[in-house]
Amino acid sequence: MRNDRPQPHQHPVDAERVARARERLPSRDDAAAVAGVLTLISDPTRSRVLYALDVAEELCVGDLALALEVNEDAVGYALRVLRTAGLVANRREGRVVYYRLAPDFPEPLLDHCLWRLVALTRSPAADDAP
Amino acid sequence: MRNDRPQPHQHPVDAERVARARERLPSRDDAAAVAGVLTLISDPTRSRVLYALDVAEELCVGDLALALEVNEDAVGYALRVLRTAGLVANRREGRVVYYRLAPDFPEPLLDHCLWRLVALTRSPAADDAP
DNA sequence: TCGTTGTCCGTACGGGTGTCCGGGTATTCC
DNA sequence: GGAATACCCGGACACCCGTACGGACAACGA
Repeated sequence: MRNDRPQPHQHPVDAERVARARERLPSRDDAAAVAGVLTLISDPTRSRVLYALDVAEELCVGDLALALEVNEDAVGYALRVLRTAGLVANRREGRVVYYRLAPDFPEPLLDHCLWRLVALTRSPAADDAP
Repeated sequence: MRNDRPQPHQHPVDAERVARARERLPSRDDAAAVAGVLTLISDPTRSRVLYALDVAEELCVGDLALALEVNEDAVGYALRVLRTAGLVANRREGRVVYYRLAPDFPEPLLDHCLWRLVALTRSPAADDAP
C-alpha cells in the first residue's frame, strides 16, 4: 500500500449513513468467501454443467460434453474446478466416471442464483428475447 | 474449432439423460448472460458496494470508501463497472456525487445471491440476521 | 481570481483464468 | 498379453481483470 496520496475525504459527508453501513456490512473476508463461490458459477461452462447435473441427476464426462455441445477438455477443466471446490462428486464404474452434484451441495445457490437468474435475464430486463 | 482430435464419445452412454439435459438446459447465450451478471457481483469490492448502498440508501464516493475501508480508486473503479452495467445510479449535488442502487435494480439478485449467501457461507445452517 | 476539494478518465502493469495440446493411467474387449 | 477406449493431468499460451498512478474537470471558498 502506498501513502503518497493523502487520505481522501477525512470528514464523512454523512456520518450516520457511513456508520450504519459500516456496522451492517459484511466483512471483507465474508465478502471474499461469497465472491469465491460466485466466481465458481460465473462461467458459462461451469454453470451449464451444474444445470445439466441438476436436470439429469448423473452424467459421465463424455455425455456431459455431448449435452453441452462443448469440447471435452472444457468439460474436464470445469469438472476439475468444481470437484476441487467440492461442488460435484464422482463415481467410477468400469472405465466410465459419472458425475453428480455433491450431496451437500448448497441448493439455494442453484435455485436462487442460477435457475431464477436465467429466468430473470430472459424476460423482464428489457432484453431482446426472440 | 479444431478437428485434429477425433470427436470423442460418439455414442452417448445414457442417451435419455443426455436428451433430457439438452432439452432443459439454458442456451449458451443465456448462460453467458447469467455469468455476466454474476461476474459483476463476484468481486468483494463490488458486492460490498452493493451491500452498503442497500443499507445506506445513498452514499457519495468518499463516504463509500470510508465505509468499506478501501482505497478510493477501488471504489471508483467498482462504481464505474456497476454504473456501466446499469446497476447503480448517480446524482450530482455540487461537487459531490451520490450513488444509489438503480431504480430497476433486480432485487432478487441482492436478496438471493448476496444477503442469503453471506449467511450461508458464514455458518452452514444458521441465520442471524436482518 | 486563485487555490482547494471531490470525482472522473486514460494508461500501464502484474496476476489470475480459460483453452489448447501433449502425454499418462486405468479399464475393457479381442 | 496387446490394443483401444474413456478419462485425467500438467505445461504453455493468450487474454481479461483489478490496481495504481497521473492528469483533467467542475464546483466551492477565499
